[in-house]
Amino acid sequence: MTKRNTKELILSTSLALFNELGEPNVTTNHIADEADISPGNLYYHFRSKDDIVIHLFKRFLTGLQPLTEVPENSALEAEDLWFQLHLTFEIKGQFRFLYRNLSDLTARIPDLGRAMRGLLMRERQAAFQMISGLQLKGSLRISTQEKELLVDTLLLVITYWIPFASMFDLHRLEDGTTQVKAIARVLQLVTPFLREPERSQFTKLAFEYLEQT
Amino acid sequence: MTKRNTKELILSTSLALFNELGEPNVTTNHIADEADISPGNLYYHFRSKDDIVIHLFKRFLTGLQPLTEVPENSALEAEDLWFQLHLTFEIKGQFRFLYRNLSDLTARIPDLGRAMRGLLMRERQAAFQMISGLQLKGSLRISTQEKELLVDTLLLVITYWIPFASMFDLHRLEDGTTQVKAIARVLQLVTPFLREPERSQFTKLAFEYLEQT
DNA sequence: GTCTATATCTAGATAGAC
DNA sequence: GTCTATCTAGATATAGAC
Repeated sequence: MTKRNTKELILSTSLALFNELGEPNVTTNHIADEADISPGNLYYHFRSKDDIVIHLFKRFLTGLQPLTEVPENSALEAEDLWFQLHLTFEIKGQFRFLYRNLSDLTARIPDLGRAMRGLLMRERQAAFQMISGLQLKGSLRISTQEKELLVDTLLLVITYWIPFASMFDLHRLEDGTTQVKAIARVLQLVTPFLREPERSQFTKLAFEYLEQT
Repeated sequence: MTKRNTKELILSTSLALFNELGEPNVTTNHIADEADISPGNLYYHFRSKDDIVIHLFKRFLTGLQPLTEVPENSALEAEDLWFQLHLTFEIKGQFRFLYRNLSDLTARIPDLGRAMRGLLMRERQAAFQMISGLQLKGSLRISTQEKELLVDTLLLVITYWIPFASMFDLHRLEDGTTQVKAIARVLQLVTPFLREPERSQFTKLAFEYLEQT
């Protein structure tokens, strides 16, 4: 087995186990065992367990990158927004262990904490710009105070829909049901502030996809 | 030191440390050290670390109990609702370590998982009844579909406002700022579906308290 | 009830042969 | 690059004296 492949194998095995059992409940021996390699070999490729987590996190960020680099002031259409959310939620689902232990991971691994907080701030800004875009276009009416609160609520939902869902149905995260519900939730948060015809558009969109599941 | 007092001391010391550092990062030796007792003594009073967590959780439930036993079909006034939220959020803040490691704790300690899921279901039902009450009174208009989604969003927010807040300002949880923000957030979720005059009432209430901070 | 001392166990990590 | 064998540290938990 070449170096690249083993490293890859360790990462994918770790990701699967972390997602399934939760990162704190997966040992390096467990990973090695599942990947059919020796513990020593694992430590040849990674300096520590945290090192594996960090590599996975970087991969997560990379997967997210093309999505966070959205044209700044473009007022997104409802469909675009839905699609955007769908893509990011998909990736978050793939790396869901990060969100299930957010507090601990960010506290234990300072680099990860900084990076994650950075991501959250970028997401917050993206949400803010989306609202502002709709506002500028005249499709949305909201006070400054309400806007601040709404943006944070959006951030809360797009960050914690994973652990929330996993409290009830751990297995649904693999099919798309949970994602779609979370997306509908996000749209519903914005909808009430919209004017027609956007309001009906958003509402229709949210429940259209919800009903497919 | 009498038995009762030491047990109490262990519990309060554990709670403080868990809240501050996160439950997984606090060892039994650490607790004993902080409480100025020996590790052996700690294990005289509690069979395991999980046992301490369970005791604290029971205490949490007990503190919450008078609040979850709300008269069933009474349509709450805005002020009542605010007060109700304030009391429960206060207690959740006091036991915030439970919410910061929800996924892990519920997975590691099955009893706690069951009990926590039970609490969530009761809270969900309370939210549902609150919405239904307002609906029946004619103050609120919402479709069945939207109602389901809204109730789950409410549940998400009242469950994850603590870890969300602690991602940014770990220290604010001790003063009331974070709670008030979370309450305003909850009110804002319901507001858009309300008719006048309740709508203005709710909005005013949310921002009145928000501005005090 | 409380202490000191210690047992046990396990996870993370390393050494050195191949 | 990979293995086997092993070390180390630290956490939970117990034994037995006081």
